[in-house]
Amino acid sequence: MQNRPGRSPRITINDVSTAAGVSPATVSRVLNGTAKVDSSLVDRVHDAVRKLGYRPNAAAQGLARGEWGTIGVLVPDLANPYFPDVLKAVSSVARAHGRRMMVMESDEDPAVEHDLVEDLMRCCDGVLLCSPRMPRAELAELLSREHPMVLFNRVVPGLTVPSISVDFHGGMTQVCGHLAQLGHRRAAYLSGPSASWANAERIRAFEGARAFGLEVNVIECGAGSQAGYDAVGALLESEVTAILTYNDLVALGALSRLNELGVSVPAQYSVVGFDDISLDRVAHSNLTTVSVPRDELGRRAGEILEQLLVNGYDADPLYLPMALHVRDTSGPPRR
Amino acid sequence: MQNRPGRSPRITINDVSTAAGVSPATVSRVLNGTAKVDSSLVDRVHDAVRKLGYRPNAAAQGLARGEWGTIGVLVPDLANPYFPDVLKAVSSVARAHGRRMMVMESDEDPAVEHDLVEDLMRCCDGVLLCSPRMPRAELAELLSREHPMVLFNRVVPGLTVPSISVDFHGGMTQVCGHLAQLGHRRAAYLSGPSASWANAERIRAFEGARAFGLEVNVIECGAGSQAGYDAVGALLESEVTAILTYNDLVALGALSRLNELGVSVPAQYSVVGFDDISLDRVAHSNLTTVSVPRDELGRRAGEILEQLLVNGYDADPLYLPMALHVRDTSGPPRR
DNA sequence: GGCTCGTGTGAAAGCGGTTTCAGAAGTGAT
DNA sequence: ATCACTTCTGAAACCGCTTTCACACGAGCC
Repeated sequence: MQNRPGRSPRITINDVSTAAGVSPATVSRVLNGTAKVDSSLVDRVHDAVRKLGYRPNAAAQGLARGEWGTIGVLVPDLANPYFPDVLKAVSSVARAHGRRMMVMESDEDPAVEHDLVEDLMRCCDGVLLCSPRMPRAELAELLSREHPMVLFNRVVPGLTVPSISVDFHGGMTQVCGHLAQLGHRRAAYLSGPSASWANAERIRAFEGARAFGLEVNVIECGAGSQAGYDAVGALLESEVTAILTYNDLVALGALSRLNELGVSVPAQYSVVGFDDISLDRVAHSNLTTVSVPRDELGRRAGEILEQLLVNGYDADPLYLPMALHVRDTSGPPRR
Repeated sequence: MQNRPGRSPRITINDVSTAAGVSPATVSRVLNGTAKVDSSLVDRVHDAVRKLGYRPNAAAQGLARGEWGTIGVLVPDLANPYFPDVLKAVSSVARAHGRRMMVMESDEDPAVEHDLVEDLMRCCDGVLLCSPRMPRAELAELLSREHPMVLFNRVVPGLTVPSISVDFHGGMTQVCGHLAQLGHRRAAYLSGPSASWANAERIRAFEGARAFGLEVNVIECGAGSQAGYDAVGALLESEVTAILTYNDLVALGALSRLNELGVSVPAQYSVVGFDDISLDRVAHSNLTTVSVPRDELGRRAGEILEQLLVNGYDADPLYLPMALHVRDTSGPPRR
């Protein structure tokens, strides 16, 4: 942008204004349509703009307008198949409102998360914080900055902040209901990251499941297919008849291991995924699972943020429902 | 950022300077370490910064420095599993050099692509253009803007622009060699989008494959697993013994259909993927395929862009090699 | 024909930083 | 004690755009 050596000098609004024989103010008015301008001048400005190939400098605009025209999104892991769909929707909403999308990734590290958010606040009108890992106190501190911010997949009791989440609790409740109805009485849950709110929400559903007559014991596992693969062996000595999982990846890993061990599904064990990461369209695994409306989630999140920027937004945390998909990996318990 | 109603006023460098009893210039010097400042002043500045919670305004810095501290990435489709890994690597490199990453998505639409690039050029130091779909002339026009830009997965003969791609031609050549060596003589290729450079590169390999004694006929198909599923039926009447694909998704779709039809793989047909979208870790499909080094690709792309921004970069298009992974879906041809 | 009023335009003051430039101290040599 | 030279600091210009404010001009009215 600066006249770096060998680079053509930037064309500014002043170049345009002299070329068109008008003041910079008029150029600005024409380009932004903020005031009526004589049509002959309008033409001259447009001609000059075209001839010079002028593009307004976004930083200068941001500075003068007090708005960046940008929203920031922080995700824990870009490579997590969960987020692209969300980002896609958020980006699309943002663009519909004339804003760009800045993306940062914390690499699941709560420590860097804080810095990244601060950085985003320096260059974005609003921030969408996806599944933040940081401790509640830090989060509260960031929220106190009065910078527009929306929380995604984390609800912090006591903090009033716009937030949108998936009703993981409801989703897991559906899973439990489905299994209970099939006749299962004892199940195991291959648990995800223990610090995670999303995991806690799933586990919370098991209390209610007792009412269905289903007892679920929680087993430390992890979030990837390898974790599922590794965890499943230990279960086979127990008397559980169904395996619940933190997400589809874990379930696929578990299925793969069961398959290797010659254990048939769902005859001997039912396996149910949790659709953080829908892969059925490619994996053709026909996994029974519950699905997250990822695009709607992203869209709504984007809209809430936009509304927050324009009018202010003040509503209770929004929970989007999950949908149960019964396919081939769940069935009645073995005798 | 502006004093919007109900929002706390922004803290500027002037607030800090008065609080610390120094000039704004000194605050700037302390914060950027651009000049030596008396240590007592340094402390006072830091205290004031901390007490006030000051954060420099990125737009103002960008304007004054003539650099945004941001790179832009344009991808055709965020939800395409190809890109998250790339974005992840690019973002990581960018951050290592103190830059943020702005992401835009063209939704595979060449028309909007042009506008988005222009927008990116207005707010980013450099732009990484992933698999641009736009016609050559438009691309040339954008490149003539002398704005730092790197091309990803598209090589435009005659245009000198830093670019990095995957050696699709070499990858497909490996596939052909592998099949020829197994004894295959006739194969079909389920072709991807016909306008795509990446697809053309794959097809180009089939000429060389004749030298191995392998004849490949190209069949219009598409890029998704559904396309593969749909396309495979028509092949079974032909005398081909191997099915090559545009990508793994197509291959998985084809496998799924073959499985339904009771056709055994690789006994009756060999199926080979093309690893745009590695899913083996989750799908456990054991597909023979060639892999793209996505993270290295992203990393190198980021580094090239960075180098371009700092020193200028002038090198021939870089092609990263693919690697053949022989697994369970390829074998000798049926008799 | 003079006066008010409404309209379109330009000059200039920001927006919040960085950087140049010149001046004030402080240092060492003569 | 004076002078030349560094070093550090602050004032002010500047980055490129928006927006306020004041002014000039023409229309409409009495």
